[in-house]
Amino acid sequence: MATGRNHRPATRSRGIPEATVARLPLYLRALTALSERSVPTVSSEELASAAGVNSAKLRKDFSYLGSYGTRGVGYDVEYLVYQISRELGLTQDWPVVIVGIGNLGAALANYGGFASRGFRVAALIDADPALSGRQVAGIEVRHVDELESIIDTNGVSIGVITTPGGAAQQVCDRLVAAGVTSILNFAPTVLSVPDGVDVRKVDLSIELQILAFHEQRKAAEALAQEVPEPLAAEAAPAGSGRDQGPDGDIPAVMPA
Amino acid sequence: MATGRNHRPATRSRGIPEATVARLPLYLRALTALSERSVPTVSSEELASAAGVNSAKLRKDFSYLGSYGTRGVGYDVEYLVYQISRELGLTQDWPVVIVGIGNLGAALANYGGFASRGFRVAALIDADPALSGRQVAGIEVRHVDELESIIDTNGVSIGVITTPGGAAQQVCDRLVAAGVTSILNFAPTVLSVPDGVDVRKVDLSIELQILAFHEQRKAAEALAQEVPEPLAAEAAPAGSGRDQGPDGDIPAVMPA
DNA sequence: CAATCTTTGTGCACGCGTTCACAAAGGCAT
DNA sequence: ATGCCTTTGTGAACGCGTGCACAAAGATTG
Repeated sequence: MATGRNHRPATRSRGIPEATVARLPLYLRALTALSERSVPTVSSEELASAAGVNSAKLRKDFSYLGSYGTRGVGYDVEYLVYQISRELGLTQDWPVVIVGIGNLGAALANYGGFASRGFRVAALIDADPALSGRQVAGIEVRHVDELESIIDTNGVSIGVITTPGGAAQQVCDRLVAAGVTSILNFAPTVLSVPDGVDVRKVDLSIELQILAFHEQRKAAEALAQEVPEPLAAEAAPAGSGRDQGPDGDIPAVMPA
Repeated sequence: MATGRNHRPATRSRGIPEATVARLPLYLRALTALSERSVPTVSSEELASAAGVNSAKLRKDFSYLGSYGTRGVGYDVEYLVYQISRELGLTQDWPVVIVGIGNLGAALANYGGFASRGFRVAALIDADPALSGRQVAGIEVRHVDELESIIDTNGVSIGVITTPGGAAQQVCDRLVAAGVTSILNFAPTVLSVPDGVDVRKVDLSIELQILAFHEQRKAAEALAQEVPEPLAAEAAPAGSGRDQGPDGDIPAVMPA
């Protein structure tokens, strides 16, 4: 089963590492803020701090784009904004469709950050006939039957899936068949797509679970701080009864 | 400036690599589906395919948790569900607050995946007095003035920020001061937090920009396929006029 | 013009994450 | 009990990403 190009083994797209690509939007945001304040130039140190990264990393990232800085001075803000925008493909118009106009779909439709960067919501699509014709964020909701024609007419290559998990793969298949080659998936499902199609996943539940893991670990550490661990971990306090793990959790039943 | 524990230099929390932790929720989801279908055991190959990862990777991931499989048979589904849940800290209750009840905040409040895994929305908080007292997803919206008391009363350690970018850092500071040590940030801002506080960022705009980058590259590749590149890249077709880059974009003004 | 100072661009080393490939382990049939 | 077959668990190699530290480059000052 091909899971598409998500998490590709770091294929350097035109020599630019994936990790760098992921940071470019961050730099762009910081630079845009500087641009609005009419700041002419910025040093790697300043910009890195604004973007929340290491300055050496930032310089290395920029070095993949070319030598756009001036030693002893820094980077020209306007010029860099343009170069990064161009590299990311934001100088052109990207029509996108949002499929699944529930709470989340509506939230995204209303999200201002969309339009500001070359992304245009070409259509909102939902399977519920009751929604068809309704306006959301000033855009009419169309029925999913029209999906293929909408994509074809508008030349859409990016699709956003905000349907329930059960419908996601089906919607995905239709999007891909209709010509979409990049998908942003908010549904809690592993999408299977043919080669050449990019999928990026945004999963609230997973993020929370990762936070919970670290939260639990922090709590355990804080506890260990109060009651310093007896050096011999294996030598349990005599007569403590049950053999319990370092988490203070009773061992579960073993598999049959 | 401390940007907290986000992107920590791979501090192996109790020996479990960060990359593995990020995949555990994926395995857990696949396993839960199997459990609901009453499947007793599963091989690493099957489970890996369901989770969309390599089977070797899955086995190595599980090896960090312990030897929970049976050679020649596979893994006991129920047992593994329990072990991963416990490892992720999902066997306990995690009260969370959502700050910023706009479209996105409301969408998250309505999201079912929350409650199913030990996460409980303790409160919805917004700065708009007009919203106070309103019900969203069956939960009353409280004014941001009450933030500290809500966190204290409910023992909240996880906060979700869905405010506009401008308010995010301020909200973050108050959350942290009140005792929150894990933050899920949906606002398009780089949050600055003290050491010991975890921040995870979900940024729609960034995801779209990354997709646009790859989309642009795919388009460029498709073009190169049609018109195979003349071997000497520097030797432009004579009389082609403007010196234009490989992206078909006119070069911008150089910095002064 | 020369000296100094600032800041970029990058060579290098190190560590994490991924993948291969296989030995060890357990079930199962005979 | 013995041998075969399946699947796990992991040692080892490799590649990407990160960060240090410094040389090169340009501005600036005297």
